Amino acid sequence: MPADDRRTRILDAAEELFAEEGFDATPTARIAEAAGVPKGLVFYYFPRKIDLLLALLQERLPAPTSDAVRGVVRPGDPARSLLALHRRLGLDTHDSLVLRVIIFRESGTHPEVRDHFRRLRRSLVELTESALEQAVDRALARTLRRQAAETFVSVMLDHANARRSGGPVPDLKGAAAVVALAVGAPAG
Amino acid sequence: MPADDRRTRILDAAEELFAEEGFDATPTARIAEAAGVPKGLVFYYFPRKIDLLLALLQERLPAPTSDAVRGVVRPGDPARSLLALHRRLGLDTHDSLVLRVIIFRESGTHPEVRDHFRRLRRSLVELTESALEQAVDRALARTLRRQAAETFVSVMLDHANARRSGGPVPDLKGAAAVVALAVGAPAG
Amino acid sequence: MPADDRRTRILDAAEELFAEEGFDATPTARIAEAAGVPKGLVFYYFPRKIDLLLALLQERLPAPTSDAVRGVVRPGDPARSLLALHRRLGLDTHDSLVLRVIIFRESGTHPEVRDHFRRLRRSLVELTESALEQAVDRALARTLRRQAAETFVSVMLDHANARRSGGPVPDLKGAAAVVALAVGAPAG
Amino acid sequence: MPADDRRTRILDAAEELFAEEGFDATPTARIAEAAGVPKGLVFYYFPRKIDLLLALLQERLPAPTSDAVRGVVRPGDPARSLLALHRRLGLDTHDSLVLRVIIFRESGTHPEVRDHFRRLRRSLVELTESALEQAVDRALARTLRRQAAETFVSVMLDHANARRSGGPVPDLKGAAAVVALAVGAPAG
DNA sequence: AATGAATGAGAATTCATTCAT
DNA sequence: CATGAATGAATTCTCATTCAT
Repeated sequence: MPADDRRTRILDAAEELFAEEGFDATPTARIAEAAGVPKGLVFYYFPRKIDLLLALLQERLPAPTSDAVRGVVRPGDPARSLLALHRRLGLDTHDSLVLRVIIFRESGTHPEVRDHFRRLRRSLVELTESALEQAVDRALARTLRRQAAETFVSVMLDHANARRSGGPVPDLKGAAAVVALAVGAPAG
Repeated sequence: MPADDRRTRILDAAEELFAEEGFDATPTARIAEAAGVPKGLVFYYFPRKIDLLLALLQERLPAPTSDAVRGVVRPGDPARSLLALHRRLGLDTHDSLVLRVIIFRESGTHPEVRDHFRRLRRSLVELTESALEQAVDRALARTLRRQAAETFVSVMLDHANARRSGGPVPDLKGAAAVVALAVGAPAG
Repeated sequence: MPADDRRTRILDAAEELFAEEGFDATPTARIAEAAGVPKGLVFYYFPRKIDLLLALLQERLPAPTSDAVRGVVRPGDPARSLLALHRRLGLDTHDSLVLRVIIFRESGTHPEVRDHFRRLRRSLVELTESALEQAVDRALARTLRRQAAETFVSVMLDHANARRSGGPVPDLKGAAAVVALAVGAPAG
Repeated sequence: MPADDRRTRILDAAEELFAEEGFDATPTARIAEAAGVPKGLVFYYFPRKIDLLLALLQERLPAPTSDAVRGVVRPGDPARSLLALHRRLGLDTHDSLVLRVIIFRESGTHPEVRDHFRRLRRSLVELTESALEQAVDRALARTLRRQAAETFVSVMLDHANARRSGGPVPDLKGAAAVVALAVGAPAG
């Protein structure tokens, strides 16, 4: 097995388990077991446990770029545009989801993670603002745009967090409709 | 020192530390230390560590009742009404805040906590719906009302979570304005 | 409730639990609970845990006296006589059984108990010898008498121990028959 | 030091201490100390304390096979045959002794141990029956054979238990003589 | 005389991390 | 490079025993 493969599988396992059980509650031994690699290898690649989490954030949580907005916006239909953005951001695909959940949960306890989380939130807001800007035909007050974007970002994060816990997830579509109405468009 | 006092102080310390560090990352020994009681006393009152968390939820997280809506609604001003509701719910006071944060974060890993969290979310949505209903003059479509309420609840929870981590908190006022606009009222 | 009654109930509970779970594995708190008395009362009557065991031995394990032989011997029928002695000794009634089991098991670890156990064994052998003496018509060699008695005592103790563990118990009747044959009588 | 050695030494220490003090009364820390290994190593090899006991039973308490009878029987001399069987079974050597004592004592509280104990008793009875069969010249009634065997097994177990406690041990020779007489042979 | 709250000395067990090979 | 045996600090939890009231 190529060395790179094994490193990847360790990260895969860590991502899964951290999202499932939490960082603190996941022993490195279980990560090795789930990855099918010897226990020593985990510490060979990631000398400290926290390095696993940091590697996940650095390698798998690229700050979304403005590219993300391109092609998702439907002028005149902010609701659909927001939902398309959400899809494009990968916030609803599994891989990305768990990562977001991780930083959502661990951001309170691990400083490095908190910084990542802040960066993520900020860029999410910017992207959402940008999407709204392009989707709404008429002029949109800067303040309202920001408020609408922040509102939708809160819902997206809440949505990501709720999904994993198995409970009922917030109605993302509904939130998109609400935000669309607020910025003066029909709910879609 | 009265016995009741010491039990209370243990719960106080647990609440603080769980919110600060997380449930798993908080040793019972530190709780005892923070409460100024011997280690054994923690287990005298709470035989298992999880019982501390459960006691916090049961004794300090009363499901908000419909009373909470009374007196906070300003007819014709849903934005202010939502903010007033938020204040009334104590979601911005310290004590309540940390509790909500605890269950927010731990709800993924501990089943009993997850149930509490679901109940809390459900009743928050109901209260918010009720507040909106009363605050909006004209007829409000059932679906929109629900969507608007869910959106605001997501923001409230995200807000509570963000506050503790020390970072910038989502703009609650802005979200209230957005929701108000969506239900056809001026942003306030 | 009379004080004496409560002390008795503590001993009852201890006897039961020690036999069931073993001395070390029985917390004093469970004894109090089983006896329906406050935890403090156990230590009021029995300052140390070991005092419970000692009290049981001193008060409820009277060394069997030679009276025990009287009336149980059937001249010419040693097998029946041995079984009758066993019954008379109360080794097959519950109360006495558990006590014997306790000292059987704990005699290895607690010196005071070991002495009790030795005394018990010795007097059992003497009584059995005496019973054999009277039950066998013809002269019985001193050595054989002692050997036969010791053999039967081993079986009685093994029997008491096996009974509690729920498994198949040794055939006491069979052992009586064997011993009877050895001392020259028909098996009965 | 080879890894195997250290595992073995842990088991040695456990065997000794369990027999000496009892399972419950022996802290794993003392086992580690007696074995001269760090505390963590005990749990590396035996994740739970009970695994130590189980490993002892599985690895060091082989069910005696019918081979044990071969060569020990002296036709026409059941008494000597029984004593030879006892020696052959290793019931009088130290290593085996303590193991038997352990399961004798702990069989009441630990289900897995109880099963081992039952199996041991059963095979002991079978072997003893077999030895008697071959040692007695004339025909031996099936019932008497079983009774005689069970009687001797009770004595063997009682003997093993008594030896450790330091007190006077039952007279094994005498029991062999008694059993031999019962099956119609001279006492030897 | 009686009690239940209190305590602290361990107990088993976990686990990140090290390191010889 | 890779690994699995090894380690010990930390953690949860137990419980005999004390003692103020």
